[in-house]
Amino acid sequence: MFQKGDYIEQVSIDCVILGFHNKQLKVLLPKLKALNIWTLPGGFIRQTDSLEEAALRILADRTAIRDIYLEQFMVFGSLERSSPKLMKSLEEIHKESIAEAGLVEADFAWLQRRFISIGYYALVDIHKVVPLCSELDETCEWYDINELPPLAFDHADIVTKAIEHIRLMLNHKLIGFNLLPETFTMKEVQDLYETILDRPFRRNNFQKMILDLDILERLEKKFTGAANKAPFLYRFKKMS
Amino acid sequence: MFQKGDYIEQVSIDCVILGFHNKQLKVLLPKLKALNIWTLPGGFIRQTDSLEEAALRILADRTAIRDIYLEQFMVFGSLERSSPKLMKSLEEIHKESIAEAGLVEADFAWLQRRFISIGYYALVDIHKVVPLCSELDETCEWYDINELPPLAFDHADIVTKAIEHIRLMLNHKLIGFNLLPETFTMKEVQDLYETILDRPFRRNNFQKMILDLDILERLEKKFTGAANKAPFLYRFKKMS
DNA sequence: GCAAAAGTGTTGTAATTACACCCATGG
DNA sequence: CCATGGGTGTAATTACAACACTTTTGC
Repeated sequence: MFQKGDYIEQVSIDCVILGFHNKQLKVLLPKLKALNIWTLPGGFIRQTDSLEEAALRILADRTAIRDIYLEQFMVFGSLERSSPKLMKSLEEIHKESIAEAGLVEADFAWLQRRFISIGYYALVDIHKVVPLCSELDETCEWYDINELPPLAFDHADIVTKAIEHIRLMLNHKLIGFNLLPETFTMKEVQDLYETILDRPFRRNNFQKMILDLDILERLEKKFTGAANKAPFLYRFKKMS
Repeated sequence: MFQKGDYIEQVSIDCVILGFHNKQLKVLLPKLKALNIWTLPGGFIRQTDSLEEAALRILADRTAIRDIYLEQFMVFGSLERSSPKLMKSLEEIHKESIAEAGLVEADFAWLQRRFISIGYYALVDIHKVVPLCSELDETCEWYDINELPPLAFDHADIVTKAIEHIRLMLNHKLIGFNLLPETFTMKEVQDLYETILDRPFRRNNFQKMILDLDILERLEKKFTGAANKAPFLYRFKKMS
């Protein structure tokens, strides 16, 4: 449990963990126990952790993978964003485990104060992730970006801002490939780009555009068993 | 003076205030009294202020202008960025005014802890700004981006990141015009773009590019007294 | 052989870059 | 009338979008 003093007060980190499957962007969202509310996976910053380390710890707790592509994108700090009411409910629900740990209400007063939240997004290969529940979670699952369940605080805004940021950066930093598996077909890349940018591309022009970037290497063909020509597989070039 | 409790602890805001003059980007930097060190204008976040409000307050204190273009660009939170040593020196230098205010050392212990800093940049018309000193400052002046004096903490990094961010956003959001006066010539715009992007443009092509954006209105000519054709003045279009 | 999906080449158009010329101004 | 800097038009180049055709695969 969180103990005052070990952490920086009134500051949290919220992570928008994104994956890609079935032509759709998915976000990993834990559902709070005994409440019909979902949150972004979040946490606090230890006095001994840098921001990056804190964010990676939060991610490792929920996805059990390392080498995650992670980027800070915005700080959220309006006065209205906090919700002491929800925090109170949470405390109520978990009062047993709180008592077991020998803690009293005063130890949690700080959780009801205003919080500033640093937004990070993580781009992961959805097939590599095994979602993990924390003590506070009832479930932890992937949700389609366009069909989000009810989110606590301003977390829906945070998701929106994360996606806007990614959309803006997509052509600039080649971050998209973090959402794909180790090897992939050109169609998968195209589907990804079409989903994120929300517009169609022509197959041949898209292929030219991507290959001209000179960042992919072509591997053997992939036989899917479908009644059509087998597409090539590609892999991100190792930089030497 | 800063009193514990009124502010969010261990979080600060640092502002990179940028102006443009003489084909060069300038940053407004206060010099600390009795030390050969400069800092970014910074401050803390009141419990009753949103981040934006806090940043605007900090800016108003140094520039005495309102309607400032302001943008959050990054959070700095490594463990090494703080410097209790410098904070200690500062306290030493100002012990008289601290005593006058009836405060004791314990009131300032929190300033020596680790700090996370939220970076904002402000783009201003350098001619409208009258730099103001705070109690802690000896001077507060504009410095060329390429000739920065010694900066405290990681403030030199913060300046670098701010400029990288602006360079990236320049074509995307038309933020550049915030650095120019109310009315300006096309050459001034070109100088600005060339300085920020660090590359030359052809005069006529640049003019076409900018005018095609359909954001400027042409005013009367500007007679400078120079031995050449008088250039047109332009103004940012009022959006209706 | 056919449908489906992938690979590749070729054309046309739009955007960008480069070059050229003319005009106003003060000394 | 000349040097300087500003305005504008047009040609050349390049990048991008659109179209067409060929190949591979399983049934």
